[in-house]
Amino acid sequence: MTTAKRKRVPRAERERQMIEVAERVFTERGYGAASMDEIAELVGVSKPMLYEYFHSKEGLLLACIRQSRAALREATEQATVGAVSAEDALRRGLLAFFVFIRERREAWSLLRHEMALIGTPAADEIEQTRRQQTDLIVAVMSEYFDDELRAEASAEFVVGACERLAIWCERFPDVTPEMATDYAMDMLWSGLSRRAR
Amino acid sequence: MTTAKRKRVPRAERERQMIEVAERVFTERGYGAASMDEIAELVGVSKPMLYEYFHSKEGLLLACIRQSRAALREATEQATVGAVSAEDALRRGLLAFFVFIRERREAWSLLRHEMALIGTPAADEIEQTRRQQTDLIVAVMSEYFDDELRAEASAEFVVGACERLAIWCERFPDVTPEMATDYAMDMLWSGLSRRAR
DNA sequence: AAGTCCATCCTACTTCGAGTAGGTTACTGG
DNA sequence: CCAGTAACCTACTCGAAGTAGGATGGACTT
Repeated sequence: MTTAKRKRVPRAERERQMIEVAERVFTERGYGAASMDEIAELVGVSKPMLYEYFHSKEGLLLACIRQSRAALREATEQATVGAVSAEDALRRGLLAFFVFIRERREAWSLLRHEMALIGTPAADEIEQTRRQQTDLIVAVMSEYFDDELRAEASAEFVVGACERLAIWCERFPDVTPEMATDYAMDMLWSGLSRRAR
Repeated sequence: MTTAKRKRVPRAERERQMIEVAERVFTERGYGAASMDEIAELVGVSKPMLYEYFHSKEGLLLACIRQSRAALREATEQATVGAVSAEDALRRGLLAFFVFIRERREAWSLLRHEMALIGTPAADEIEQTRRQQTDLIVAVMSEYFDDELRAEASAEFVVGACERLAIWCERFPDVTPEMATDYAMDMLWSGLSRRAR
């Protein structure tokens, strides 16, 4: 698969291989059921190497999550570059998000696992990676809010809402990213007042 | 503590004791770091009893989660009984939710752990317990939506948004349940359009 | 009052996986 | 060709999930 014979490989590349395999295994088996032995074997390396490079199972998951978050952030940020207004930026960002979770299944599945680290030493790190996402939204939201605290709260609100909506979408393959964006944008922009009888 | 000497106790009550202790231990240590041995010891019983009654560690967590979800559902449902409109019901439900997570720390902390079961056989059960929450919201939302799918999506949207907002609130003890409700209700009801320049 | 039956409960394992100690070999630069 | 180091390994320990198989309190019968 990888290369024919077990050869020596520089650290940077091994790390990439390890993360790639780990991402797959964590996604397939779930964090708890995944074993470091299995990951090591699939990489074609012995277990202590994993510990050498990531010091713990949590550390390995964290590395995977970091990468996936970075990819997500990259995708959503790129999407907003040509936006003509805050509303437009929001819509584009949402669409990019829903496209991402549809196309990059493993990455998204991994991000859903981050809650498995609650209560562990890695929890702070996780919050840090989430910040990447909320900061992006805060930047857009501050267009609408003078109150700093309220802007932050609203950003969390949006992120949580969309994550949950994304999970819901997985049960309905017919719901396109465009539809999801529409649902979300309609709620965020117009609110419920417009629908009141 | 419980009663002086290790006496025989009927199953129903033992289960209650076990869940009570487990809730505390899972919350304090986190799911992964909690040990069945420790829980058994704190209950004052041997480990096989836990397995007799809950068959696995996951099963025990699931039982705890079910109970906490039931309490949350009860609290939010009760809150909406005297509502004069859907808008009012929504606001009351939100307030009850934010009060709940402030007052019943362990229960809420436990619910945050449910993601730890993603990818395990218990995942379906978990989705089931979430339904209790979303169904309640769907009932309120259907006031606003003709489209059934959209109503469900919006309910998920609301639940996700509020859960995330609740997690955020934990970092700011000064943010009262009333403020959180206001933040959420403002977004949900008025939307962002009202704030556009 | 003694015997039967079962729900409650226990001790003493097995198994499996996270994490580690300590050594070995390939490549790299002089 | 000889360091020296970066990549790598075998062979463990240790702790926690889960189990086998048996013991015992006590309720109910006769």
